[in-house]
Amino acid sequence: MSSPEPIDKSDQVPSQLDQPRSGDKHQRILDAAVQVIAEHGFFNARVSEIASRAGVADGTVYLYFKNKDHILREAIDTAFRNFFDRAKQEIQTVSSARMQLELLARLHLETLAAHRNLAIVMQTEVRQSARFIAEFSHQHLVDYLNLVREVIRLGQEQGLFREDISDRLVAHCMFGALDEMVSSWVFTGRPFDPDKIASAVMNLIFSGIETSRENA
Amino acid sequence: MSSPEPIDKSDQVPSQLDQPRSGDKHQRILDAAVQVIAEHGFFNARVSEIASRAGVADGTVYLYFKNKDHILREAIDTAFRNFFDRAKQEIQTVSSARMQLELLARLHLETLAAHRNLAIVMQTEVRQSARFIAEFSHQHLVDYLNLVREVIRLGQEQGLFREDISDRLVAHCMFGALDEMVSSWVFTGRPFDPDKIASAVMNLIFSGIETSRENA
Amino acid sequence: MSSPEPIDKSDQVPSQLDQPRSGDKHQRILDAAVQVIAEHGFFNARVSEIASRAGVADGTVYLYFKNKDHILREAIDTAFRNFFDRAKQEIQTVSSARMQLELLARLHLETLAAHRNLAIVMQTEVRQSARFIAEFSHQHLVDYLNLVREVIRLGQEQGLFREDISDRLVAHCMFGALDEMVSSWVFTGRPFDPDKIASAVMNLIFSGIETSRENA
Amino acid sequence: MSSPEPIDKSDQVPSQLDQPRSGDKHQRILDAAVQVIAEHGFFNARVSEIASRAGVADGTVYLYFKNKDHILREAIDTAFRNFFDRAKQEIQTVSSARMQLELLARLHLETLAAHRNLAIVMQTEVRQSARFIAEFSHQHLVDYLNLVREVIRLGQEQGLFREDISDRLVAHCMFGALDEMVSSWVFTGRPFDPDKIASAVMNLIFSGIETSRENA
DNA sequence: AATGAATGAGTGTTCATTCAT
DNA sequence: AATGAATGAACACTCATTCAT
Repeated sequence: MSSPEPIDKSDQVPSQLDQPRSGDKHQRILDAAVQVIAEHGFFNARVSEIASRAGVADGTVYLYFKNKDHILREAIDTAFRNFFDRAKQEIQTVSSARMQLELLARLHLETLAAHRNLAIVMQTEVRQSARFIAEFSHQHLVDYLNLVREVIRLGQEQGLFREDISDRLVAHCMFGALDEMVSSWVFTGRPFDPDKIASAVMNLIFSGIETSRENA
Repeated sequence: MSSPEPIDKSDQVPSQLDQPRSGDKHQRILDAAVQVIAEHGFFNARVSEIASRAGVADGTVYLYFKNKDHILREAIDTAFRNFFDRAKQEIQTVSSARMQLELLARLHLETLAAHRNLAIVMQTEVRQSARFIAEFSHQHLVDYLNLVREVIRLGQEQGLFREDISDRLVAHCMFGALDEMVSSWVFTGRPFDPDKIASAVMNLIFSGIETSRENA
Repeated sequence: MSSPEPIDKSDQVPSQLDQPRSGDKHQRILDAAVQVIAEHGFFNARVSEIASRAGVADGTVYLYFKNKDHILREAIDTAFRNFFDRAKQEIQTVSSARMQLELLARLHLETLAAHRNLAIVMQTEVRQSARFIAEFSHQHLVDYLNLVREVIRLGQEQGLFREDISDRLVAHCMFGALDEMVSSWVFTGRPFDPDKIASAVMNLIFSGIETSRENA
Repeated sequence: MSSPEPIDKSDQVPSQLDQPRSGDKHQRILDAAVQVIAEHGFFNARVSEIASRAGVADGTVYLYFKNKDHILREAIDTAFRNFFDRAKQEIQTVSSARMQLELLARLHLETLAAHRNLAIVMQTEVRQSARFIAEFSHQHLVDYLNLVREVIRLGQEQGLFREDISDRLVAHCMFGALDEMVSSWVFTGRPFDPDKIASAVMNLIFSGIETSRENA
């Protein structure tokens, strides 16, 4: 059930296999940026610190990124795309909507658990400033939610899920619950078992907390 | 069921009745700050814009607040405390844990729905920068979650809620789901009926999405 | 020989007996100013601190003084005038130029020794900024030096002092030497016996340091 | 007897031959700072004016100096060290304590006479604010005075100087007298022949002003 | 006379970005 | 491509001074 491939524990933005640009400086800057932003927050992250931690000169950063904003944009973009591509692939491996949702939940938590700095950036900076990063990162979220909603509608078609609850609502609740579990981990630092927590959350989503349907 | 007292639609930090400090400049600055921060984000909010929007001179801001940080701190503090005090009061009015949870959910969404700028600030700036605001605002969140957990344990004692799910997990899921509904509203601007959405979310939390218990 | 009247150890600008303006707030502000300026330097002295230490409101300071500069000006003026008036009186009591010089030296050191804060202000702020205070306080210095020069010329007429040294030079050297003794005391805080030091300095001025005239 | 090397009349902090840091911006800023501080005083000197007079951008100042304070610190440090190193060297060239003192006096006045702005800064800002610059520049003064005291003690051993006067007292008087001559020049702008004045001052220090020893 | 809340001009410093090398 | 010295716009904050009370 757990991710079959070895997860690297480094806090790097998962590298793209597609464009191995210029000696990997591109990637080194991205990694350094996630690190520094996780530590200080975007506005308090200094480009010069990102550069020095990436082992390049300040000016070099601007050969690879238009400006500071775009570093963060690209870090988020890359991470999202990697996650999303993998998510779409993995859910093909199972047919039941229920198992697909469980798989998504586990992948969601595992991905962030494996990259704590990235998780920090996601939980803090992505929300930040409605008018800045959010606008564009919002699209990723919409894509993700749409994927979940499709699975939920599939479950409804399969007769597994109630028809009287909107797929949009369920998708938001599921995402919100998972997201909050990550936030809690990020802010408290308390040990975090992504698979177990994914199961627990999905158990709640599937069955609710009431002792019996009749009580409702 | 809906909030009995008139909700002012202005985007002010809910005023404190206790300390009507120095005329109302204090409150005017707080209101202006929430407005400006909601528009630009904390780091891009200019003190001079806050001042001018509050109708005071730049220097006057510093008669009421130690520095820019403390304006946001106090806005968040005040809002949280107001919400939390009211929440504790209101749940005393009903005895069933289920109704208490519904009440909390509704109050959560109503409060933020009534103050969109405040909601924006809460959804964006509060998460921001683990090292800055988050530290102190985190305590508010803990207080809120603890209140929810108490109600859940009450429900378990009342035999209403399953005993096999940790109250901590449920509290986080409930909070996360509600929080995500607010985020969604804040980022999309789509019309938002807090009472209806609170009901829908809690319906899911209570019963889950599966068609029958047996499927689980 | 030493000052017969009791010296108050308080660090006040010696009070003027002439114009007992408005309940003594004027004097209280002057005293507070000397205190605060001695502690922080003129530029780092805050008007509000002067006011509060004088026990008056900030605005009240401006009822008595045109602005911050003028507080210092007047403090220096008053101190200088008091010293100078007394100096002119006292030297009338002796006829020998030598004794008159000794008396001036002793009065110089005693006056500042009795008012350490005033001494600090004199040694630091008066020198400060050629274009600000110095211009006007320079006149006081000229008056003082002229008095000394008169005495020296008297001594030359009396046949006590060499004719081949300019009175101007001697006056500057004497003032410079005394001034440096005060500076040394002010900066090191080492115990300071004004009468003994005045004698020692004047002994040097009178006789030089060579073992015999022939060596010269 | 006069300074053998050409004295540049520019009001620059005497350049260090050791570390020609980064082009010459470092030195240009130092020179500009001495100029501007001499004109306006330290507190009224604007960093932006120093920068523009040095022909660099405001920010560039902070590449070479930690902050405004440190510009002045370094200017004073450099000037003092240059003077002091040269002083120690030059007095080795003569053996008599009397000639050594004369040499020190001449060097003292020549050095400042050659750099009027530096002299202004030394006479005004160095004294200033016991708590700021003074603390550290005081050490330079102590070093200088100790050098003088050693020479005086040498003179006493050589039988040239009276044993009944403390070397400390003489050193302070000599320094005070020279210092006052510089102050007088700086504040009045009257023409200034350093060698002649050094001689005159030392003549007084050596022989005193009395017509004969017997009068004492 | 006295107050002290309010003002707003003024500036040291930072840091994203550029560009000559 | 890479550098890193240089830039200069931008801004939080202070505090001398005013003035309505």
